[in-house]
Amino acid sequence: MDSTEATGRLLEAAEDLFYAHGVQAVGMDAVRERSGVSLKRLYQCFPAKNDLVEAYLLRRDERWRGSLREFVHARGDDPLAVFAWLKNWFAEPGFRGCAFINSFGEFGEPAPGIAAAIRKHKDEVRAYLRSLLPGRDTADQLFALVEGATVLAAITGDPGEADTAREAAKVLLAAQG
Amino acid sequence: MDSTEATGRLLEAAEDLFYAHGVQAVGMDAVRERSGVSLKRLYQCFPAKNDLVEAYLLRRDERWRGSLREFVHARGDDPLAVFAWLKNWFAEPGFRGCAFINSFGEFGEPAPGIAAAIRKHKDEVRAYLRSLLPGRDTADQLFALVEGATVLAAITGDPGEADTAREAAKVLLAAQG
DNA sequence: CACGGCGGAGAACGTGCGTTCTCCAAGGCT
DNA sequence: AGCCTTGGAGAACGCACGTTCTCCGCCGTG
Repeated sequence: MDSTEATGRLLEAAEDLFYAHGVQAVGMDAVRERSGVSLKRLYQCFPAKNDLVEAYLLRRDERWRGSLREFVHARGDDPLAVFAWLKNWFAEPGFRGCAFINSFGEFGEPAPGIAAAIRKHKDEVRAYLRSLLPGRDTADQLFALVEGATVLAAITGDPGEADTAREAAKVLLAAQG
Repeated sequence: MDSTEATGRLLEAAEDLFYAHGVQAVGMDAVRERSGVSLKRLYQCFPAKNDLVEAYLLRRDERWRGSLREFVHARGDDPLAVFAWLKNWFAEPGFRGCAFINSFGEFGEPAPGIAAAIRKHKDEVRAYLRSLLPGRDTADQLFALVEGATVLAAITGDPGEADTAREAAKVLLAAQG
């Protein structure tokens, strides 16, 4: 197993474990066990846990936004499709809310790289929503709905929060034109 | 110092520290130091850290909702006043987002009491918003906006997220009547 | 075959922290 | 005064975990 494959397996394991149980609750040994990569190589690829966490967040950002973009694009870039995607996500087994919001809660004073990854994700999502809509204000309003629905679905466990947000988005879009 | 005063001082210290730095980042020794209560009595009042965390959340829920209710009531129970209150909150020094959302992120699989306290808070806030509005659906939509604005203000540090949510709320209220 | 290094497995180390224990001073009661 | 209880200060314990170290088998090369 070469170093790039090890990195891939580590990121895979890290994403599964960190998202499911939280970053702090998962030890490096659990990542090693799940990935099948030795501890020595783990620390060659990621000199410290913070580096692994940062890479996990960056990778999850890419995949998460890629999945959303693809789904919405297949529906003619209809902004309302965002909420259909959300509902699917909320209903997935193992859904535990937004990894970035959760990480923000975990790290009171996060390492700079982690804080930057969290902000980057939210900035990119906001920019994506703006790209879907003519009006910047409406996009930002939908963004707040997306975040709110995600948080509430995570806490209550009810995927229906996506529908509530979708109805609100429909009204906002109609009002804006 | 009797036991009830000790409990009060402990809760005060716990709220300051837990909210500012996160629960996991604050040791029981820090709570002891800040409260001026001995470790022995601390463990008499709260047999384990989880009990203190749970009490902290329950107390914060009461105070937070009390502050919001009072502010909004003084403005004729206008639902839009909720967003004015939010903006003040976001602009407070030391604002770090919603304590309950942060705690949800910190505890992957929270102790039952902590999970219950988090859900209770969100349920109570939702019920409060419903009490302000004739339409249950509109109230739930505003709730999503409130949560989204809070999360985004915490991550970006921009209190202006409250204004974005307020504009959306205005549209939703006008559409509903 | 001897040898040198690469990599894996897992022990070991240091630290932080939740929780408990030890010791001692102060104060009320007889 | 003598004694017993209460409570405080802080040491001590146990454990978890991030990180590093040790040992050893495996491989290619002379």
